[in-house]
Amino acid sequence: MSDIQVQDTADFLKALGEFNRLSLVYRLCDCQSPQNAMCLCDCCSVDASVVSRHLKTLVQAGVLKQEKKGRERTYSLDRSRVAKELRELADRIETNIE
Amino acid sequence: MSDIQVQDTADFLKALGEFNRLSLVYRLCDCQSPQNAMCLCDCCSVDASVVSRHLKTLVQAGVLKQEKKGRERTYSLDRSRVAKELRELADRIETNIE
DNA sequence: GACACATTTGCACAAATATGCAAATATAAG
DNA sequence: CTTATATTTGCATATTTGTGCAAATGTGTC
Repeated sequence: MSDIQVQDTADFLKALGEFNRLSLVYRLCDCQSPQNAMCLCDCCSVDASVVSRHLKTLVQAGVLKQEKKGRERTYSLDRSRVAKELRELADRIETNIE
Repeated sequence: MSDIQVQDTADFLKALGEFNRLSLVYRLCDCQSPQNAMCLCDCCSVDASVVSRHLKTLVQAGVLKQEKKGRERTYSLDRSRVAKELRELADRIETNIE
C-alpha cells in the first residue's frame, strides 16, 4: 500500500474524527434532503464561520456533497462513498493474511 | 445519540486518522502474531519514543491490544473490535431514515 | 442600485498535536 | 549487582488545528 493511499485514508478518517464535524455528519444522516449551512449550525454550538470551515473540510474529504441553490449552499452525505470507504477498511483490518 | 457517544467515536476515528498511526495499523494488519515496538519502528521513520506514544494512543482508543512479554511489550490489532466499530458507522451512515 | 440574507475569508490566538533527544524506568542475562 | 536491551517519560519546540469576530463576497429581492 502506497504512502499516498495511506495518507488519503488517514485524511478521510481525520475529517470524521472531530466532535463538531462528526456531529454534522450524524445530523445529515437523519436528513432526507440536502440542508443548508445555517440550518446545520443548530447542531453544534460554534460560530457560523466555523461550521462553514468544517463543512468545507468534509466536502474536500469526500464525506459530503455540496450544491449551490441560489444564495444558499446545501450539503448532503455521500452515503455510499463513506460507507464503502469504511467497509473496505473494516474488511482489510479483519482479514488476517495467511 | 449522546455527546459522549459522538466524542468516543470521534476519538476512535481520530486515533486512526494520522499517517504514522495508520501505517502502524496496516503493518499489524499483515502480522499473524503480536509484534513488539522495536519491530514496528521499521514501518515509520520516526523516533522510537514517537512510535511508543502512537502505540499508546492506539491502545487507549481500543484499536490495539497490548501484552507484556518480558522486557518487551507486544501489540496486536483488535481486529473484530475495529471492524465492528467501522461497520456500525457505515451502517448508520448508509441507512436513510424514512 | 440599495438592501437583506447566506456564506466565506482574513486575522489573531489559544489549545492540541507530532516530534526528537536525553534521561529515567523496567527487566532479562551475566 | 552490573550490564545490556526495550520502552516510557520529561522537556522543548515547531506545526497544525479549532475557534470567534469583523469584513468581504455572493446572490436574491425590492
